[in-house]
Formats: sequence, structure tokens, C-alpha cells
Amino acid sequence: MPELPEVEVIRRGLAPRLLGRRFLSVKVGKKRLRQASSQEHLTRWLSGRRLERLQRRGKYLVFRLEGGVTMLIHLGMTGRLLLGPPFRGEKHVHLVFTLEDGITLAFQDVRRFGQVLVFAPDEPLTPLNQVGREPFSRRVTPAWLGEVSVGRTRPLKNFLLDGRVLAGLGNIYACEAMFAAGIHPVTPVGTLNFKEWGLLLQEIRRILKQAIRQGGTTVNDYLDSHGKTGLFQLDLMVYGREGESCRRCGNLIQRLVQAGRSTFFCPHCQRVKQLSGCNF
DNA sequence: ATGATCTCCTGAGCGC
DNA sequence: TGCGCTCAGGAGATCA
Repeated sequence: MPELPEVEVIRRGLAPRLLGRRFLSVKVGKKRLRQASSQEHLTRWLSGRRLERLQRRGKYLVFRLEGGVTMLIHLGMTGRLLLGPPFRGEKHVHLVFTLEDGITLAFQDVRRFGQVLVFAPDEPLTPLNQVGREPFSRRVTPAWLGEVSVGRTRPLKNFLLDGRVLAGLGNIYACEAMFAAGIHPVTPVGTLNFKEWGLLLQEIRRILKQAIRQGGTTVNDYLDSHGKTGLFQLDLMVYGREGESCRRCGNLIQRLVQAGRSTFFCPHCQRVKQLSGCNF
């Protein structure tokens, strides 16, 4: 389940191999992805164009090509972008890009939640309109988090999973950040004070950086662009650890369901916030 | 306007 | 061994 760190690791793995090279052709499989441009559209706008920049926006990879053409790739739940030709008979390969110098890039996605969309020059990149601020952006501050949460009652966990506010966090890193900050996942966001937002933001950034350094988190499916697993799963404090001992206090990690997703937390390290009159 | 729920998809894991 | 069930979750759609 690629979240911000996994997408960033993939971006860094792909960039040295793809930048400056031209796309020659693309082959699209029969099964439909959640959202994908047609073979004709991809061929028309990619063929012969050099990749100028490879960026990340939230969980999207943004391929900037010559002449203002842009390709967006979202890996969904189980998407992979693998360098090198796919093995014969490899399952769930839905697109194969061929570039100069014999380089191939395969998009593999078991659950087909992914997106591969190409945009003509000056065509608006509509999927990015919904993407919130980058966690490492200077525009994300404790004060801003407080502002967008004032008067809101939704639980902190749901807030962190809302990509329209803060981009790139998924279930794993949301759980880990709340644990690290010692804040209970059901806490209504409107009750968090400046200090708590500051601590949470600090922990979000620390954990995302650490996960990038470790090559991401592999729980079931994730592989980087070279087919390697990440290592951050070894550092997980709560995610996927229901019934196991808290690595900080020894109490049992609990699970609850929020917004249809599992939330893992330590009931001792993450206390339910006592309501106080003044938040700031 | 806000927040919760549903939908898409397939394979792994489990009980019987 | 095989069948049916549940679960995993990002993001857009839909509902109260």
C-alpha cells in the first residue's frame, strides 16, 4: 500500500534511469484500471517525448515530458512500477512502457485501483486539484492545522487520512504518527491545541523521513522500482500489532475501525484527551 | 457544509 | 480439497 514514502522511494529509484530519455512506445493490456488513458491517447502524447522531470505530488507520480505533456500515475493499493521487462507470464501487468536505450517500465497492479493518465499541454491536471498540502511544505504549520480544524468534530484519524487536507498519509503512517505524538485516534480535531499540532506535525515529518530512508514499508505488496521490499515495517510501533505488547509501555495494542479502516493504537500511550476550555 | 458510508478490485487467510 | 466468508484501503461518489 504505497503511501508518501513508498511513492517517493519509487520516484528516486526511477529518476536516474528515466530522466532525459524518450518514451518510444506503450502497450496497454486488456483489463481496465480504475482510471487510465487509452492506448491511442498514451501513444499519441508519449511517443518520441523526452522525460524532463519526475515529481511527486501526494501519492501521485508526475511525469513531465517535453512540450508540456504530463503523465500522472497513482499506484492505488497494489500498484508497482518495475524497471526492466516483465517476466513471461507475469500476472497483472497492465502497461509496459518502452524507452530509449532498451529501458522498459512495467505497471503491475493486482487490484487495479491504480491510475495512469496522460494530459495534453495546457490540459488541467484535474486529479491534482483534490490533493492537499505536502507534509514537508513550509505552508504546513501547527497554526494552519489548527485553523483548518477549528470547530471540527471529526476524529483525528479521519482528518489525517483526508488527502484533501494533508497529502500522502495513509493508514500506516497516520497510525504511527498518532502513536508517536501520544494522541488518541478518536480525539476530535477541533480540540487539539497548538502544542499538540506542533508535536504531531514534528512526528509526521520524522516518521515519513525515516520511512523514506528505510526504503518504505512492505506489509503485503509493496516493492520499489527495482523489485525490492522496504524495511520500515520493522520499525512499526502499532500498525498491524493488535494484541501484541506496546514497544514503549508493554500494554496490549488495540484495534478499532474508523472510516472503514483499521486503526491501531496503544490505550496507555495515547490517552483520550480531556476537554479543556481554551485550546490556543 | 460536514462527516460518515459505500464502491471499486483480487488474493490471502481462515473455519468448516 | 474446496467452498464461502472476511479483510486489506485510496479516493471519488453518495447519503444523512
